[in-house]
Amino acid sequence: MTNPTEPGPTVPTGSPQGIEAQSTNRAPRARPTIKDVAALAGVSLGTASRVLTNHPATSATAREKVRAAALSLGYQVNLRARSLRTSRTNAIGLIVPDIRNPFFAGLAQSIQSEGLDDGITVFIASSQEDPDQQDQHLRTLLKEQVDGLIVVPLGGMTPMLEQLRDQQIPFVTVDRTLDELKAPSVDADPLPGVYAAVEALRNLGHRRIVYVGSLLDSSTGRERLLAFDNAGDALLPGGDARMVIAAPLDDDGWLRELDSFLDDGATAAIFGHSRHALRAFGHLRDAGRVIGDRGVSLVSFDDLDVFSLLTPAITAITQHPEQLASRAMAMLSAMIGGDRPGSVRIETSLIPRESLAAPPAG
Amino acid sequence: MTNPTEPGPTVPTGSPQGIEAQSTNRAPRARPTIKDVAALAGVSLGTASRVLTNHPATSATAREKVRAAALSLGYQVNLRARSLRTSRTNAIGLIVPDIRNPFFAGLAQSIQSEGLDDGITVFIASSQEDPDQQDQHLRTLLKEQVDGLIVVPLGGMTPMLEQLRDQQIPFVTVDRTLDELKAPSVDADPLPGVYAAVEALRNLGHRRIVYVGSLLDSSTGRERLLAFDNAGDALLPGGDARMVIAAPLDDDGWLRELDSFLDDGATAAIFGHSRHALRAFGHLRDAGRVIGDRGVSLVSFDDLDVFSLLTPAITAITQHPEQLASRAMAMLSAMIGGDRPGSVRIETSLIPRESLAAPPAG
DNA sequence: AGCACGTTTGGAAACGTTTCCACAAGGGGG
DNA sequence: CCCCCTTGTGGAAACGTTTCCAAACGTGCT
Repeated sequence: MTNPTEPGPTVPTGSPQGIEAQSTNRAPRARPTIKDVAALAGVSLGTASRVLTNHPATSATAREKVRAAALSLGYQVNLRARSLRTSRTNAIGLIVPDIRNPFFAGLAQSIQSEGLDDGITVFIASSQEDPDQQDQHLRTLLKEQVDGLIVVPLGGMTPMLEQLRDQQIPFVTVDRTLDELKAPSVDADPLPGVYAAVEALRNLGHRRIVYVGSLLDSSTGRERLLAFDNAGDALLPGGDARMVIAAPLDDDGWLRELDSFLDDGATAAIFGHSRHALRAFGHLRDAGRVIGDRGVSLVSFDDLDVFSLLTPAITAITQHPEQLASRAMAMLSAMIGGDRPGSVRIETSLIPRESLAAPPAG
Repeated sequence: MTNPTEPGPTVPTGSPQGIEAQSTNRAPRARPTIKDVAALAGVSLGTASRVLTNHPATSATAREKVRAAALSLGYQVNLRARSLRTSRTNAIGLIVPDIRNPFFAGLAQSIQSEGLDDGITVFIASSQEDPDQQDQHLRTLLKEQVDGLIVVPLGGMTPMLEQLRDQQIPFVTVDRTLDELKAPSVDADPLPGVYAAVEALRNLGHRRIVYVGSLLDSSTGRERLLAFDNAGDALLPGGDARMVIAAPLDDDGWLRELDSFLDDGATAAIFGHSRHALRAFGHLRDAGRVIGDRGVSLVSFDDLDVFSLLTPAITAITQHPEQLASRAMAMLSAMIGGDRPGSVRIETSLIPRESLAAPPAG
C-alpha cells in the first residue's frame, strides 16, 4: 500500500523547497503565505485570515496561535491578492505637474503623510508639465485599481481626463481647477492674502504697486490677478496706483518693464509666481536697488523654504499647502465612501517678512 | 430540447448587469474584465488573454476580434490580478529622505520618467527624514510586492533595512550608502568637482578657502570634506590655506565663523549643502560684502534651480542626478534579472557661474 | 433532557489574470 | 493514405486573499 517512492502523508509538504532553498542562497526564499501561517498555527485558512484581519469571530486561542505563527514566519499580507478579493486597494494616486516645483513637492509630502496616518497609500506621479505623461500616469494608476485620484490638472483637457469625468472613479482636483471636468475641487482663494499684502503696503506708505502675473491662462493665474485688481480698487483708488506685468516663465524681458515702473515711482511688487520673485530679487539687488526697509518691497505667492534663507527674507502669500492637502484627502475619502462633496476654498494669508517694509522716505 | 425558460446560447450573457447599471448612474458601472472581452469577441478567455499579451500563438482573425472588443469596451487590464498570477508587478519603490529637497525631487523625477520609458511604475515615497516613516513606507511597498527598491537611506540601520538585507529582494542604494547593508550602490564621487572648484579658485588668485561642511556623519558629508582636504593638499599646500567649518542645518552660529574667516583673509567658500550656500548668500550680501567678481566667491554642492536665478548666479558642483537615476535604474533592473552588479560612482563636476570670480585686487 | 441559540470553525467559492495541457484542424512528406 | 508536426484553441488550474455557508460545539433555559 505504502509506496516508498512517493512521499508519505506524514511528511508535511508545507514548504517543499525549504531544504533546497537553504542549500543555495541565490534562490530567494519564497515569501510565506497565509496558508503557511495557517498550517504552522494548526488552524484552517479561513481562521487564520479572520485572526489577521481582526474579525470578531475568533477564539482567544486561535488568535494567539495564528499571531505567533505569523510573527515567527515574518508573514506580510500580499496586498495585491487582498485587493483582488476585496476590490479595494486602500491606495490613491496623486498627479502633480512637476514634483520639482517646491510647492507641489510640499503638497505631495503633506498628502502622502496624511495618507500614512489614515492607512492609505499615496502613489505620487509627476507629469513634467506634459499632458501625455499625465495621461500615461493616469492610465497606470487606473490599471493599478487605485480607489481614487487627486489631480493637479495641467492646462487643458486630455483623453484620460475625459475618461475620468465620464467614468465613475472618485477624484478631486486641487490647486488648479478645470471647469470642463465637473469634479469637486479644493483650491486657494487668493483674495485674502493679496488684500492683506496691499493693505500692509498701503499702511506702510506705499502708493504705487506693481503686480507681476504669470500663467494667466490657468485658473490660478487668472484669479490672482483678479484678486489684485479687487484689492487695489478697494484700497488704492488712484488711477495710476496699480501696474500689471504679464511675465512668461522663460523670458526675462519683463524685468525691464519692472525697472521702468520702479523708476516711475512704484515702490512695491507682488509676484504671482515664486520663480519671478526670486528672479527679481537677484536682479534688483544686482542693479543696486535696496530691497526691504526704505527700498522696494517684495511679496510673492507661495512660501518657498529659500524665502526665509535670503536677506532680506521674502514676504509670502501662502496657500497653506497642508490645508489643501488635508481637505483634498478628506474630500476624496468622502467620495470613495459614496458622498459627493462640494468644492472647497482655502483662504490664502500673508506671511510678512523683511521684504515688506516702508518705502524710501519722501 | 430547447427550454424556453433558460436563456438560449444565442443570448450573450457577457454583461448581465449592463441594463440595470444604466438605470441608476450612482452605481459605478463595473469595469469590464477580460471575460467580457472574450465573450464579446466570441472567443475563449485564454485566447483573449493571449491576444492581449501579444502571445504569438494567435490567429489573425482572433487578434482582430479581440482587439476590437477590448477597444469598444474600453478594457484595461487589472494589474493586481495580473501580478498575482505572474508574481511580477513591473513596479519598483523609491524612498527618498525628503521629497521637498530639490535634489531628491530631481532624482525622483528622473527615476520615475526613466521607469515610464521602460514600462516600469515607480512608487515614490518620502520619509521626511524620519526612520519610522521610512520603515513604514518600506513595509507597504513590500506588501505591494514591488519587484525591487531604490533607497536613499537615512543615517542609520533600521529593522526594515535589516530585513531587506537578509531577505533576497533586489534593492540598491543611491546617493548615500550604508556599509551595514551589503547592497550595490550608486553614488557620486565628490573629488572631481571639488578639485575643479579649488583649481579654478586658485587660478583666479584665491589663496585661502573655507569649506562649510554638514551632515558629517553621513557618507556623503564625510566624503565631501575628505575631497576638499585632498584637493587642498594638492593645490594649496600652504598650512593656513584651508579652513573648515562644521555647520548644523538648523543653527546659524556657523555664519559667525564664516565671517571671521573672511575677515582673516579667506576669499572663497565651498559649501557641502545647498541650504548653507543660500543662507550664506543672503547673509553676506546683507553684511555688505561683494559676492563674485572682486569679492568673495561661492561654490555649492548640488545644482538648485534657484542658483541661476540669483544675482550673481551661484556656482555649483553637480552630482548629475539624471546619471545617478539612470545608473540606479539599470542596476536595479539587472538585479531583478538575477545579476549581482557592482557598485558605481558618478563623477561630480563643476558648473561655473558668476559667483566664481577673481578675489578683490590686492 | 431537549432545544434553541450564539460562537467558532473548516471548506469552498470567488476576485481577474496567465499559462499549462490536451486536443482539433490542417498540411506536407513518407 | 497515413502519420506527424505545426498552429491555434478551449478548458482548467493556479496565484493569495476574504468571505459566505453550513456544520460543530457548547451553554443556558425551559
